Amino acid sequence: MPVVLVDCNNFYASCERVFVPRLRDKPVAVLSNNDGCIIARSDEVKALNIPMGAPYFKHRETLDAVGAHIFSANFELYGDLSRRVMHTLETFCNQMEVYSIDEAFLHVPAQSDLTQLGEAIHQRVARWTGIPVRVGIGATKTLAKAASELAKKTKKRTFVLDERNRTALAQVKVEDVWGIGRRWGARLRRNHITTALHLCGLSDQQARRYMNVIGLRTVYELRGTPCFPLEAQPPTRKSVVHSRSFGEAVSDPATMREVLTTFVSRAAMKLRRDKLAAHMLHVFLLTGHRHKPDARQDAATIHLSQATNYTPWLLQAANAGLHKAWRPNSSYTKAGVLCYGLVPESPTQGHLFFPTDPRHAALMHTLDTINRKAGHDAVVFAAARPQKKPPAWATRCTLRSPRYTTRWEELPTAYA
DNA sequence: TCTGGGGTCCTAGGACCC
DNA sequence: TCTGGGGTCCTAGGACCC
Repeated sequence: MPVVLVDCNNFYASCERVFVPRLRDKPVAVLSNNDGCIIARSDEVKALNIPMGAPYFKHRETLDAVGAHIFSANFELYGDLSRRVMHTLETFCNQMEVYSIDEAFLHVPAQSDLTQLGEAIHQRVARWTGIPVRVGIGATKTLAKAASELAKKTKKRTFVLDERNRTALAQVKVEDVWGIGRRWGARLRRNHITTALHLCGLSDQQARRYMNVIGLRTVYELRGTPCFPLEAQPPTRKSVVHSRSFGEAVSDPATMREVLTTFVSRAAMKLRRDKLAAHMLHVFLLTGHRHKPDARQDAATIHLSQATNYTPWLLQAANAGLHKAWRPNSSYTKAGVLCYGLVPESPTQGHLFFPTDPRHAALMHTLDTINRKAGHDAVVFAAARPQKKPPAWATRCTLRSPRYTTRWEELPTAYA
């Protein structure tokens, strides 16, 4: 059964274009949180040789010079459009794995004209959502990924990779193979393995020597032997993280407590959404900048006596963690909370000394319902209430477009 | 001056147990 | 002087993905 990979082109940039059609052939770039890095580029921006993940400040002049349209990340919009794309894709298959916000693997029945199928997918998604997609088809996930890469290279909307054109793998650079990153790519390159076709020809021993078992599985997949099954059910997650870089450094514990209250509230909401409870909460505080040598991490892990997703208990743990991790005279630029040791929220093992109160779950349910309808900050814990609004530590995102599809007050306006 | 956020898996080494 | 073998669990670090 062939594997079909559907990949949205320049997804975030394409989302911005859906509601501002005049940007269709203009350079568009989307920035990461805090407006730090460039995380999505339209073809026009790619043509300027601005790499993915490049710091914005280094390329600002180049972008300004061509009149590029720059956006702060608007994940609420991207998430909603992604959902619409995925619903459209469901109409083509019985089994689908939503692999990321902009990609899905589909299992389709064997059929004579796969190119035509790719074209049909492209057209329906474009018509129903306004998002352009690319389709790669192969015998395994890794081959479907390679096919998608070849589609990009040959400027086709669909690329079918099979026995007959297997040698096209010579056009795929080794570090562009799914599962081969920069490090392994460089290592393979030093040993004269520069394309996907070379990788295919490695012996198992060689593959194992240059990489690890995951690398070996990648080689098998390139040969046409499936090792990575389609995961229609998302596996239960093992951790939930909420972290942010600050717009302005935080150097007093009271403000950090306000920060962590917000972060824990978000993480707890994610836990409840997935019906999970955490046994452990890890608090981490970072000083300096990632790319500077003096960066330091202060952290603490709190073990909870009972797995929970009840925000007040997690807040208690976070405060204890803050107390342990905080080092005086520090100036923190980023912080986060990590919940792990996750178990299903019910049935939770009862605790002899802290019996659960059924009203807790009801309270959290009410809180989540309100915040889902009215926005994350509609109801917050008092400790999260900032002195100033927005607080100085808030993430910078001055260029964010309206959340057209998820907020009533931000609906697009049409003029006749 | 300014460099994101959220995940997974593998491996090696240390602690600990019998 | 001579000091085993097998197992588990945890952690940190490194690799990868989008």
